[in-house]
Amino acid sequence: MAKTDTKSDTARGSRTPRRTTPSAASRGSRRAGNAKTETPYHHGALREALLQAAERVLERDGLAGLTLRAVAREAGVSHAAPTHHFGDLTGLLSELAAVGFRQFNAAMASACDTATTPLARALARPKAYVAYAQAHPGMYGIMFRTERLDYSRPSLHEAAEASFAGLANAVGMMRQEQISGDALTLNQGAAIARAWSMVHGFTTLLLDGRLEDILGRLPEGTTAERLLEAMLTVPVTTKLPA
Amino acid sequence: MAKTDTKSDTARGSRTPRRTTPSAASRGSRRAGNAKTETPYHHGALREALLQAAERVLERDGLAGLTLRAVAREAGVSHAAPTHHFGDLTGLLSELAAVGFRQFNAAMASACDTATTPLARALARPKAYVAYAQAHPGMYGIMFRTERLDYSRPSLHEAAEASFAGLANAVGMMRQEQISGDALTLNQGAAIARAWSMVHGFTTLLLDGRLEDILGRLPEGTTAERLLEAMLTVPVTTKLPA
DNA sequence: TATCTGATCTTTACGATGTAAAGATAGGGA
DNA sequence: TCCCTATCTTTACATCGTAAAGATCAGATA
Repeated sequence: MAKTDTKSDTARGSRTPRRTTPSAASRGSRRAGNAKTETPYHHGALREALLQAAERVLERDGLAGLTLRAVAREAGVSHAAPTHHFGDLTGLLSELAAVGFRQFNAAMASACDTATTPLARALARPKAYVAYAQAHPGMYGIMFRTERLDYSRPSLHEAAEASFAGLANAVGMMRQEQISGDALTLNQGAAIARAWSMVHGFTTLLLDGRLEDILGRLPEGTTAERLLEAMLTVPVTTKLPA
Repeated sequence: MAKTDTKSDTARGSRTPRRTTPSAASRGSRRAGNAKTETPYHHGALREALLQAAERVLERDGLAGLTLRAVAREAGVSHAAPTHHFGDLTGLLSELAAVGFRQFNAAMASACDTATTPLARALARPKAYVAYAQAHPGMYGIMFRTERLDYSRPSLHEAAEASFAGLANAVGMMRQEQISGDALTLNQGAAIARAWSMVHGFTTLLLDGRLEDILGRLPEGTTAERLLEAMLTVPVTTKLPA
């Protein structure tokens, strides 16, 4: 009696094979020679396995399904195992967001490299930004859903900082100025804030489905990417009325 | 024994007076003449009371503290009472978001009215937008945290739609065009998307503390409002490099 | 006027979640 | 060989959302 947890959290030996990456291999233990990989007590690389499991859960069940216990289930360990590696839910989400930022930065960097013409180079970054968010909406959601993130964690702080630096740098190149690290003029700050706000705002609204209304009223078959392009290239016409 | 809920949810008669708005007054019931307002079984205007309680909880404890049970506690009713009026948590959040959108729309409308010069009129709306979000970060968070909202609810759909219409209209006036309801050119769509993305993105980044970095590097004492203004007025200088 | 009905609110119950604390299990140095 | 410590599991508890059944009351009906 007194079974508090009804749903089998651990599922020891009843689920997916677990330990998809034995990797390190230095762990045959005394049970070497035993063909049935019987889920050893010590995982060996649980931390990474949990992060990968978390990413899988996020893509499969969305943000709402991303719980500590769900991740533990997906990795095939007990529900309290993640706590030891990440402290709490905030810890896990923060580390996962760091992973996301690194993927994100890599995607933008590679997009910039493949661009040839100046115009393409200017548009490559924003397009890659939105493309990443569309391809990984869950990840993007975590990265910019600050309320449950701990930016004092070095890995997250660092990865997010790199993302910002890349953006500021790109804006600087666009203006053919050197952006000095520590001081900004109002115009420089405004340019950076504009670029970031525009792309981030567009992405957020797009993922939240708030642009459907606009997209539906545009000429037949206009994609979000096309709208973004127009938004960034078409000159602003502000004839202030008398 | 078998007390599942330990924390006193109801707190009948041990908490704040409850029924801060007897309003309707047509409810003395047979117990009329009883001086001690002993929390009648039927509240009379629970729905509105719950929404106000929710707003209070949101401002006091933030988004994380806004739970069905917390709202019920704040209103001094049983934890299951809100369900009857809103169905589930999504229902309550959606109705609360609708309240927020109405406040939001009213704030923007009044800001536009008080502006005199054309430039001021052009900036009034974005400024009011950001100002509302800064004054009511919790509300803004709910309004644009789509994952837990049900836009099929008429009140929410309507209030949010009005917000969008106001924006589109403002952009149209800026371009001295009539925005026809059902069709948009690419340039018109781009202009609307740009305005909305810029203001929404700026607000989101500001509330998430992601602009602190920029603001700290700007000339001493530059406020977020000033940065917004610069972002919206300073011409875009994009000298594409060869 | 007495009764009935439906809306409103409370009680009780259940599964799920985050988190803390204590126990089990090895890997690696003494 | 033995023990220490990091790693993982068990157990426990408070809280949350939600469903279902019971209590209460206002107003319609007879």
